[in-house]
Amino acid sequence: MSNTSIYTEKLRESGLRPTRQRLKICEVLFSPEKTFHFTINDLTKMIEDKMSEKISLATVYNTIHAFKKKGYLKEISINSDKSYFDTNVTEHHHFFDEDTNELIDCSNDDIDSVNIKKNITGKKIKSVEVLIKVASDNQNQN
Amino acid sequence: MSNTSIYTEKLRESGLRPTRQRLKICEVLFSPEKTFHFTINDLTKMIEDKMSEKISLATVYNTIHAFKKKGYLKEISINSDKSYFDTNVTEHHHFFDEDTNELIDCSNDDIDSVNIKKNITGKKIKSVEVLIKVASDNQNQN
DNA sequence: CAATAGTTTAGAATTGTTTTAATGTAAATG
DNA sequence: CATTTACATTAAAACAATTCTAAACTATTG
Ligand SMILES: [Mn+2]
Ligand SMILES: [Mn+2]
Ligand SMILES: [Zn+2]
Ligand SMILES: [Zn+2]
Repeated sequence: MSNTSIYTEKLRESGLRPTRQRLKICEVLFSPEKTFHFTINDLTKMIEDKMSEKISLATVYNTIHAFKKKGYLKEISINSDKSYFDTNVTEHHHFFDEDTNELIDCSNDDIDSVNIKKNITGKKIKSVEVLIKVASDNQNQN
Repeated sequence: MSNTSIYTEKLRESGLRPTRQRLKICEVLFSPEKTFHFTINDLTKMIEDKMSEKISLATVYNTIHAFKKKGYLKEISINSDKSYFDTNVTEHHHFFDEDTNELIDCSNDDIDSVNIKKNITGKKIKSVEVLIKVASDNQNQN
């Protein structure tokens, strides 16, 4: 059950020492078999509720940013209210459920690969991601 | 040059009376031949600089939200710092230039239409939009 | 002309995020 | 091991975008 050495390695790679608080963050982020999406608030709640570890917001932000910079996390922008992060760091597409505000990975089998015919001159394509907004059938979509 | 009746109509359709301030907003948004992308800050500056009309931020926000709700404007989320709005309300794709932070419409000729093979059960697809992040060739992309 | 409904505004409040500065802890040095 | 130095945690302050409030203003209606 203890992946501590893996977490320690990830922290070191991100330029951070493996402290108690940071290892708790790693446990929440990297121990589930499935990848998931979260907000900073979600994550802080998980650490304080499930792990009964008091943690400062500043520490959460610092650690998440270091992981993002290193590529262990991705940031997804859906709306301007708050930032969503993704433990699935591969290039992939998303469904966004407007009823529940839920972000769901779109398997590569569910979508044909996107073909860009013309790019901006002098620029290199860094990523191509599709966002599919969905809602229940009978719903006004403002 | 005066499209005032068109603006008045748009405002009425959005549930707003055509006041001086709101007509200035319309002039900036809907008189250019080309559609464009803007932030609330951009828009406020344009109104105060180019139109020499003092306007309250609250009025700008209110009016923009009413237009968005009615479908006369679209909101585009690129990052969580601030909201971008788009006077092009058709479903379309974007290039985002990470060097300049510029948002550029992707013509439908430049991209093959995206084919979703499997959708979330019980949900209807409201929009499918592609975001292509680009940057100059020699550039670190954290 | 009232009375009423809607509008503008400055500023306050709120929210998500970042920064600060003090205190705490671990690693390195000798 | 004692000391020094580097890094970490934290609460609270600062900040920036956005929303809300409440008072003054304007237009519309009866
Ligand atoms: Mn929003
Ligand atoms: Mn913000
Ligand atoms: Zn994802
Ligand atoms: Zn656009």
